[in-house]
Amino acid sequence: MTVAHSHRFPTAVNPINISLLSKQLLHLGRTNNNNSGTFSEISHQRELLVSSLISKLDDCINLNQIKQIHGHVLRKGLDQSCYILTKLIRTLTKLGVPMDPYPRRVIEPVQFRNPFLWTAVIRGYTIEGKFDEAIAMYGCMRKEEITPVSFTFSALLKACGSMGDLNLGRQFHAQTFRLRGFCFVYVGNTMIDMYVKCGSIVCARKVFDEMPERDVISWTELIAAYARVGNMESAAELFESLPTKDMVAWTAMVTGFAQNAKPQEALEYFDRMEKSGILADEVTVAGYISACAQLGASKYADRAVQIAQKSGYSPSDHVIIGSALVDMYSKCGNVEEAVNVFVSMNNKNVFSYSSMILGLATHGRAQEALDLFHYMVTQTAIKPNTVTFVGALTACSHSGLVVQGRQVFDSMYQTFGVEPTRDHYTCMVDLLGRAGQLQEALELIKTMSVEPHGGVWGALLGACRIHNDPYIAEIAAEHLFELEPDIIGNYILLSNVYSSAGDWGGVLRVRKLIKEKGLKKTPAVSWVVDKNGQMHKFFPGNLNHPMSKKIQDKLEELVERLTALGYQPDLSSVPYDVSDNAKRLILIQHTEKLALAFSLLTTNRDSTITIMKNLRMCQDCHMFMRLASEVTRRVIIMRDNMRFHHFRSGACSCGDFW
DNA sequence: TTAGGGTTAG
Repeated sequence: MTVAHSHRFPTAVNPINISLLSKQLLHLGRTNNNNSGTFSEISHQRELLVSSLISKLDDCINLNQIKQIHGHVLRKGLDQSCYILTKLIRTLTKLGVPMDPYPRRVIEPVQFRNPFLWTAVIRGYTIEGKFDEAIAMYGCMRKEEITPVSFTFSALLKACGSMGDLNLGRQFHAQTFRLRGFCFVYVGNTMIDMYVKCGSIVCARKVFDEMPERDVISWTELIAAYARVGNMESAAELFESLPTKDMVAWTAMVTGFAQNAKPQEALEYFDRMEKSGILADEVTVAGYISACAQLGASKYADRAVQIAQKSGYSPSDHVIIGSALVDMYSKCGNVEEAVNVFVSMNNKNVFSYSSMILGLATHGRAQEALDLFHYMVTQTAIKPNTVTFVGALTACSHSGLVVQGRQVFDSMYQTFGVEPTRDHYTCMVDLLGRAGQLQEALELIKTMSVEPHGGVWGALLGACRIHNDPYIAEIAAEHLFELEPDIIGNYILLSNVYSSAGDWGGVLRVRKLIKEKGLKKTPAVSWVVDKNGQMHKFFPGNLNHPMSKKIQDKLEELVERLTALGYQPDLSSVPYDVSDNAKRLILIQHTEKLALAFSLLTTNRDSTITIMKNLRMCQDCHMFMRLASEVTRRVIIMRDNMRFHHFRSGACSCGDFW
């Protein structure tokens, strides 16, 4: 093949462009016929002027500067040059100037508008979020019989994606193909993105499969789309077949696993990425930290901090890293460190505040959480979002602050325009329910404009268990069993309500129901991590631990010392119809007590004991931990499936309200 | 001109 036939040099020029070009040249000539220079000299001078103005536009940082240049353009008679006006409009878009009225008016006097000028306007409206206007501009452009370029379709497909308008997206897909095909990879990529945003991953995949040429962006878009819908198998399969994996593609996998509650896999992919010699950036590291937060153990937290430091991302300078660390430290039981990170952050956004508020809330520091919330909404320009309100309401519900909770709930929509979702109703039902206002909680559910989900009824049932109300419990359970028929915890809750009321017949009925459904009880487990990073798990009455004998002895000793302080086992915490003595034996084998005894035997006297548990702690264990913190003079941090309890000098951070 | 972003309750 000779050079003349190379695809980079088209053999024929589009006839429309030729006529456009000649008309523009004529126009330039007309505006300069008072000048003595030759036509080519004049156009050369003009070219120089245009290129100098274009580079000036690149440096513009505000609207006034652009308007000055525009004035210059008009004075010099360059107002018909699509080239410079396109650049002008793109600069306005870059600075976030709304298309109406100014940028839009710039193109009106232009006699022969080319596709690039139109596209700049379409793109401007798309980025501004005025999608209907963008589409309307395309209509005007077609009316002038201007043939769109690839870039035009890219802007239009982006608008369809943002609108989520699949039908319109399909139409533009067809038009793109008819007029341009997949002439550039980025057009195909925008098409994939459009289908993904419209919720049709199948169509996105079809585009991907049919593209004659793909790049790493095409792959990553699809991988991230699979991850977003929770299909990590397809994401991983696609990723493995990607020939050259770049940092963004790796990040899509790491964050994908983290978002889909597969933290261990997220860490594995991160390690693989490091081994393949690709450096992480702040987004990758934030994904890694999020995975560590889910694992909830300090050994992962330490590693996450090391990685962030090694990569050069300090929490004080990188909001994403800072916010992720605030969340991670809170979830790993170290709320003090979460506060330290938060305070050190130079830039904070709604993620940072929401994470901190939620962290304080789950650690029982309700007043601080509410103070921070109020500080945020009154002293900063940051707008609270739906998660922020979950945090503020959680703070109230975990501390019984009914009045404040109601205020926050009412202000949500009235003051901040945030519509309460089912999750916020869950918090409110939890708040009222825990405070003993079960009837009010039930009434609140009835006022909901959306259908309540399992969370709402679950909160009510949980409150019924605390306050022993079998009547409302049955109403809640009826709805709950319909919405979440396979979650064993719901049945156990109802069973516990019956057992607290001494209704053993009710207990038997629920047990039969569980058996019929073939559901398996989740075994309780508590765990601690020793100073070598080794995890030790404890199951109920599990005597297989190598230190089992010592643990039992330690517990016996502890019970003796606690009894001297007035400890009486809370037999109502055992939901079985057995003898009192049997109840005592069951209670002393609760997993968190085993974990406590183990920690007392294996840790330094001045270190904090952190215990994690997969289920809710019972009343007896709560009292036990409280008293144990007094006699042993140790700080015990205990995380159950809901929240953190900090036991210190015989008191708990939750104020016994939980 | 196109890709990855951290916080959610019972």
